[in-house]
Amino acid sequence: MTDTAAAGTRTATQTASKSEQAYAAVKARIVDGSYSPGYRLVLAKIAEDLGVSVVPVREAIRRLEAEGLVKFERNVGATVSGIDPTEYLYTMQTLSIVEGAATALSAPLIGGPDIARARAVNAEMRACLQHFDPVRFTRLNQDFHSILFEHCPNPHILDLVHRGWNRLASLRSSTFRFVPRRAHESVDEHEALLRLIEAAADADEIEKAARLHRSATLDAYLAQNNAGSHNAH
Amino acid sequence: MTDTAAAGTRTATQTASKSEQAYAAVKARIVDGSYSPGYRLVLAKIAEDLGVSVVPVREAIRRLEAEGLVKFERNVGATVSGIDPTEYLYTMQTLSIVEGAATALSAPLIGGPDIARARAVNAEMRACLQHFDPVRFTRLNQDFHSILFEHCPNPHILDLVHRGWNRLASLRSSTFRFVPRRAHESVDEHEALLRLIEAAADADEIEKAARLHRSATLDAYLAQNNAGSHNAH
DNA sequence: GAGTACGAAATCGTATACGAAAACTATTGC
DNA sequence: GCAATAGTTTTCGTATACGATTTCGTACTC
Repeated sequence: MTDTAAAGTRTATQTASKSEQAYAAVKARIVDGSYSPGYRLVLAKIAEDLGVSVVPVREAIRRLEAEGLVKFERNVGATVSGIDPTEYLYTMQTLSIVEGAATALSAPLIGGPDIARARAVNAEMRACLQHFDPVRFTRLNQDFHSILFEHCPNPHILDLVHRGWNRLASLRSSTFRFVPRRAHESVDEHEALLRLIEAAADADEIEKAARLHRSATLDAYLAQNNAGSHNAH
Repeated sequence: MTDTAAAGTRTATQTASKSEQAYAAVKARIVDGSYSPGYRLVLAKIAEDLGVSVVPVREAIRRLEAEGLVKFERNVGATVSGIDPTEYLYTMQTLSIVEGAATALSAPLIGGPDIARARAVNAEMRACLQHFDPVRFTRLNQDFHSILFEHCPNPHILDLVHRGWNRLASLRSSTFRFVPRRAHESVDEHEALLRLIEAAADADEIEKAARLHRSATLDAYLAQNNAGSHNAH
């Protein structure tokens, strides 16, 4: 029902198979948090909700399983995956790696207009911090990074980044809490990142900066939730 | 990840669902090259071959699509993906990134016995070069890297590496050609990588070495096929 | 009162069937 | 000879149906 992404909705609806429809619908509900981690996905129920039969729903769920958004167990059913903090750690770590790479690959292709757009978004983010609007902040954050990725020439990496974002979104709805102090730093890091890109810095340098940006958020999360197992990097 | 635990292994094998069976079978055929890129996957035919109905086959193929091994088109059908050299480039580039990360994350956990095992494998690889055995060489190469990854604490990254290997295997069967000179260098790089790990080098250094190792193979491939579009890194 | 066994309900897994879309082929007109 | 079109065949997409498996509740025994 709640089509968050307005992209191509009209055309898509026309051509969308029921299986696509089910896939998109369930995915959207997971990402936006309607189905939170651990939620039991009953085929028949979803099928009825969507007005289709179970076969396409089942197919959709298996696809989501392959993307890591749901966990599937034989003869038992599917649940939305990723309840524990460990999952969050793994997802963030993976995302920091692919996102760093995507940003580095994309950087040489970013033009002046993109930079300007990114700056505008970042300015809005800063504004959000003042009137405390975490929801909008998160959305803008995604926009900001999307601008940095969108020129990435390697579609596979781009795909991995998007999957990471989706996983993150699904986890975030239940485990993530907004950390204003970290958010301030985040906005500053965005600015630094843009300067690096503008200066046509070394790809390694850009990658490292992008990766650290993400890792820092992970660290902030771990510190806040004082999770004991902080091994990596 | 893999259910290595003896508990339930027998039962699991016994109860493998048809969908699971179809998934494994088709995947295996793609990876081993029986179905080469571009091959048309007709649901009914595969279903008949496997002695099951089309529903589980369809499900399996959709899962493989989500993994990137097949390309699916509405009302047309599925084909094994990845025909062109560009695809090879993207796959290798992605793999170099996730594999580099996996190796770096795994390195601190690698012990003496692992190093010894890896050295033994590498020695065998060197031997393969003398009596020119590309097939065995490729297999050993996979074994070598597997030893480096197997301690990677982040299952998501490990999963991405495995997917990359699978994609690579499916592409390789049609596009890859064995390059002895590069193979010699590869074996030397393995040795250097082991020394870095033994010396407990900086994670960044290990990651960079592992990534370059993979990138060099990509470069050799591109040089050999003198593909014009050599943009990245 | 606790634990076990049995039965009912819920849910999954897949075969079959049929409608719909695309691909292929043959025919007709120019 | 070529192109466009109509008809045929192939193949996909999904609803329905039913057997298999798990789960949950209840009654029975110790």
